[in-house]
Amino acid sequence: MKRDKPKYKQIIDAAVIAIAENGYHQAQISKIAKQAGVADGTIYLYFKNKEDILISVFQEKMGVFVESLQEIIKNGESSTDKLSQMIDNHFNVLANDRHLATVTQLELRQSNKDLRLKINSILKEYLKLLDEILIEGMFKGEFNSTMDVRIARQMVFGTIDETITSWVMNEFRYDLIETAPKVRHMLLNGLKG
Amino acid sequence: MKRDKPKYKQIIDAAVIAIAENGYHQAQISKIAKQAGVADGTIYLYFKNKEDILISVFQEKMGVFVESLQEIIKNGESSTDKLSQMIDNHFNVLANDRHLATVTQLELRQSNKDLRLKINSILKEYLKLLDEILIEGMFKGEFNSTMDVRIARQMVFGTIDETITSWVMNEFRYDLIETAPKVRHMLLNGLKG
Amino acid sequence: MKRDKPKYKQIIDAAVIAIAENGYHQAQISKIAKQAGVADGTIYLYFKNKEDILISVFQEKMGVFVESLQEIIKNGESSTDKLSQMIDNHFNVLANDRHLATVTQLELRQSNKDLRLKINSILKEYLKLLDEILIEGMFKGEFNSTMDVRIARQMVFGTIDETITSWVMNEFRYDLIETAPKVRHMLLNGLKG
Amino acid sequence: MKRDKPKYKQIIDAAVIAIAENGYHQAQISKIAKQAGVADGTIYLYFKNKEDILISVFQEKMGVFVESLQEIIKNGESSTDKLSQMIDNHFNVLANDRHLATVTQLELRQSNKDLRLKINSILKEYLKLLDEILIEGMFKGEFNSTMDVRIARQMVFGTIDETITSWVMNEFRYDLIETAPKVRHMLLNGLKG
DNA sequence: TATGAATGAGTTTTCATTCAT
DNA sequence: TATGAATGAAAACTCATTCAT
Repeated sequence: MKRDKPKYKQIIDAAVIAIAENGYHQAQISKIAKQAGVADGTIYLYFKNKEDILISVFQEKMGVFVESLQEIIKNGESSTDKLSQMIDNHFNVLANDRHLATVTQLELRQSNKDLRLKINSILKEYLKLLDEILIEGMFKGEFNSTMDVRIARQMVFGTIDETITSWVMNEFRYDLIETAPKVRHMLLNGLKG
Repeated sequence: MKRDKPKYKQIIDAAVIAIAENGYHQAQISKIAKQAGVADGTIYLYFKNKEDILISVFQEKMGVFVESLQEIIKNGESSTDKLSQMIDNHFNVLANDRHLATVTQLELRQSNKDLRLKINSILKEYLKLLDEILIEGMFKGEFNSTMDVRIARQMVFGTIDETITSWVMNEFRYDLIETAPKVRHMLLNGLKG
Repeated sequence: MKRDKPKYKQIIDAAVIAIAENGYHQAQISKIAKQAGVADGTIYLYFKNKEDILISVFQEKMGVFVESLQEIIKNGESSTDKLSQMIDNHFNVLANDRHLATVTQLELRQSNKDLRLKINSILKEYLKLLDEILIEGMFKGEFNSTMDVRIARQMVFGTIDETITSWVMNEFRYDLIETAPKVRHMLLNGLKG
Repeated sequence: MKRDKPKYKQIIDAAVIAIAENGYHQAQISKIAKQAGVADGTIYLYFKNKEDILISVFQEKMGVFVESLQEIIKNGESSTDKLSQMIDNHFNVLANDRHLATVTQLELRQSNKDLRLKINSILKEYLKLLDEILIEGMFKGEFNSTMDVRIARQMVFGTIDETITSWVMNEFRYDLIETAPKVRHMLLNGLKG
């Protein structure tokens, strides 16, 4: 399996750095290869084309979020607790990897519609887990049982996304982690009403 | 003033259509010129370069939102009412112009970081008005007076943005306007808590 | 019409020279453009892509053969006379343009199967005229009236083609024109038998 | 001697199949190696480079023609008989190996001028035997004793070559063997005149 | 002998912008 | 003002060949 070989991850990580430092359109294959310490052609032994690298970046990194969230769902106490943990986790991961935050919040969005649709379908898995939490909470009476789940999900994800994007656009000038409890508090109010 | 001449608006509108129909990267100057019914070179009598067109598109169209919002602030009764009207207005305008919705929610985000930063600074005016409503509401006791305004703003804007983007990505398959009251309800709960 | 503009023919002629002097695979667009005295991009205002240039080269140049042959058919006396003139004309044109001879006999045959099929369909027009002469001659009793036209055509064309290709491969070391009467004589014998 | 080892012929045969099935430019070393059941690197233990494989393909396969022709010359009765047998043999071999026919008549001609010159020098041995037959025939009075041998040879070979190439280009749609007697008849007429 | 992972040179095409008319 | 022909820079990808094992 290609994705188990060391060079696979090596190239993925190089891509994140190259994109974060040079911008999406300036992250040429040659720059990614140089950053990874391999020849240009080597990239194509592990990835079909440039788009394949970008999708894989998203897939690999998103995988971390999905796995954490599955863990949280398994071990969390109440729905409220699970949602809180999810928010905290999302903030924590990106607060601790600014390269990755730049890539997911800013750079990867410059990709064309086609690539963005693929990225979105990867995102869906994460959002489905979020839906699970919301539905469970409605059922248990922790959240407003009459709310529209899709809109609730869009509020939760939209708020998290906008918060983090602003932080990146403001060049990490403030402490992202500190804002997490406030975001959590506000969202939970929205869901409970 | 260039922007009062008929061809200025003509080119702006042509750009929105060209981008919506062809996608950001396939909306070449020649296509915009053709759509506008002018020669390629003529574009450069009204705009410095391609980026200038895109910024102007955003500026002109955003202007409509800002003006409506100023009107709403002037005439709205309570802060709650103003916020509700703002949300409804935002949804209404884009629900009624799918070309514009496609361009602002999907296509223009493919622009490079530089352009997106400029677009963001245009957006600031709109967000400042939103902040006004929020602060007034906190002061009047309609919203939670201890909340962090920045985060509140990010929740309101992030939720609206995510909601509309999803609608565009789902190819307008459902009625956007119908979701407005639910979004409004949920956000107000978040702000009141 | 693009092919009436001076630059169209200018580029075609530049392509013949560039290919003859550098070889098919070494005749890059940049070399053709330089030879034509235009910018690389200008090529694409007149031709869809590189293959389009090569097809057009063949089409334009083959056109000369077809026109001459039509003239010969119109004015020639007997079928024997027409065939003789056709052979002489074919030899004369290429003997007087060694660049062209190199391109048609050697270089253009390096093109891929796809391009060669297109070239062949252009050639068909010429071969159809040759068939006309042969059929007329069979009818009039000048040629063997029981022969297989396809094979007769293949003999005539195959012999001419092989003769000229050998001359090119031998780097024009002997006088091609001098061989024409001998070729003519031998072919007519074959057809008469 | 390398060419006596089993893998040598194995690779040659694999090359013919790979080229016939994929086309000249799509027959990469890796495909030939795969077809031969060896690793890419192994190819280079038997051949200097890719060109060397192609030359060897032609050499080995042409060898069959040369040997048959030598046999024919040794055992044939008259010159006319020898020439007839040569034509029949040439048609028979290729009619019975369509892969080989595709490779020699179409694909190998896409090679660059350099390689084609080398291929031509291999062909010379075959053409020299053909010359022998022609000269003997002229001497014996079976063929026109005043004809130019080079042109006669070019007629014979050009006709055969064109006939077979057309058959391949027409995707083997008709029976090649059936045309042999007609070709033979027509050529002999040409030579006798 | 045999392997196959790694290398890196090389070219077509697009399109924003200019400028002579 | 308006035109549109001409410009030329810039980047992804392929594949023959090598060499450590």
